[in-house]
Amino acid sequence: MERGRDIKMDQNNLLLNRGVAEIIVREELIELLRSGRKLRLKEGFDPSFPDIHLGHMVGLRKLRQFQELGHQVVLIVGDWTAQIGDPSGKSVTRPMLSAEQVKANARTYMEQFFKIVDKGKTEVRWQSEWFGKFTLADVIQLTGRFTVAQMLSRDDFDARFSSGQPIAITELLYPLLQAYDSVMVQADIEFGGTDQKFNFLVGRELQGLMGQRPQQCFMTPLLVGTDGSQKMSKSLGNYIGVAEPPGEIYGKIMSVPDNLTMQYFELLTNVPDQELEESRQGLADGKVNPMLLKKRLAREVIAQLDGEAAALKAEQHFEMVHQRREVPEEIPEHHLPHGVDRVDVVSVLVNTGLARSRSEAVRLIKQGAVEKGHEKLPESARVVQIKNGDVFEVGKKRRYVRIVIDEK
RNA sequence: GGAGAGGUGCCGGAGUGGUUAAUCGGAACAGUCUGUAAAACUGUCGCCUUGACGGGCUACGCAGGUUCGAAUCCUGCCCUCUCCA
Repeated sequence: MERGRDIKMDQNNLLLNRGVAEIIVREELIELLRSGRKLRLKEGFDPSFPDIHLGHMVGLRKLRQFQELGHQVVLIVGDWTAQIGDPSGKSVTRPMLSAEQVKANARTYMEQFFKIVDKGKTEVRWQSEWFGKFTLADVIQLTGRFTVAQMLSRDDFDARFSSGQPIAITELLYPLLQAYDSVMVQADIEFGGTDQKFNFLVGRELQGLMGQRPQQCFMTPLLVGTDGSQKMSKSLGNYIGVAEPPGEIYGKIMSVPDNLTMQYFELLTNVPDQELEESRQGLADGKVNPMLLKKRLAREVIAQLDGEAAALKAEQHFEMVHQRREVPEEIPEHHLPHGVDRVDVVSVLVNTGLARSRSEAVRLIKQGAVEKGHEKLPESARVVQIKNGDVFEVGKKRRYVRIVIDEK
């Protein structure tokens, strides 16, 4: 009995404290969880941007954790708003998409989404189900429930309003639409990043006005990107996508700045708090090699996305190529005609794609980045002796090509 | 309808007649170092060509023009943004 309670407390800590930025209203949420009812967890997504990266993973893992307690995810595809986009066409963040694009993007998104979230416990709803038959009267009725002052309570709007920056009327509408989604699916909890707070609160408000129990707002923190300073996002190019090949993810995690390691552990893995504390301590007094920690981090992340086997394979590849500097078995081959015994390195690099242009190839050689069989080529090297099976190696990222001289 | 600002290399952003392939920052790439593809430090960062020095070509929204010479001046066009009404 005692033991049972401990497990429960651990679970609650993982669920409600770790990887959580803010919960509104915390007490109500705990109450809901205690009720034993199967809760409806709303997560919306904009099919304009179908790619999921580790930053999104923080929130999706949270959904997964709730699912494991038996709750139901309701994924809302924002197909209707995506097809409207920003009618003025001025906002890059709201492009107007065709029905086909939306469908294709939604498919891509879900493929990635279900790498983390349990598909069996997810209900997918398309926004156009209800907005498709909305009339102007419906819109007016909906907007009639809110005031401009309410809208201006959002920091973003307020700042722009008081500094004279334009705010499109449509922008004021989006929170209302999102709130209406909550009503239509009878959400108990809505999940998202902290930037969604205002919209979530509007959802609460609207549900209350329409006779529903107001949803809880569950906000997850933003993950810092691979640059170590800004939030992870595709447009900043500092992201690691969940759909990338495991080997790629492994490498990218290894090259994340050391000081991000523990934060990633906390937000992207289930490694218990106590172990994390020990690792932190170890890092602080130099007893733990950060490289080893990152290797574990990479394994833990990939295991969630692609399974243990893929994680191990990625690790082996990394150890072989980067740590032991061995030539991997499967590398591209470059065929040369029979009888050739010398070759122009620049041409080889360009023809095999190891350099994008001749200038770049020359640069690489000058910088000492090109090796033939672990022997660095001198910077003036152009034409070199070659025999069947020789391997060229370029750069610290270790790209290879094997020369194969054809039989007669 | 009126007024103004601006469009530069992957991104941000200097540069207002020559010595500018274009300061600087970021990204990226490479080298050194290393316990990692971390950090730090150094370097490279349009294309082609030369053993090398160098040479050639293309480039600052688009099209013309002025000039020995233009990203920089003029004309027209396209586009973006802001303010006033």
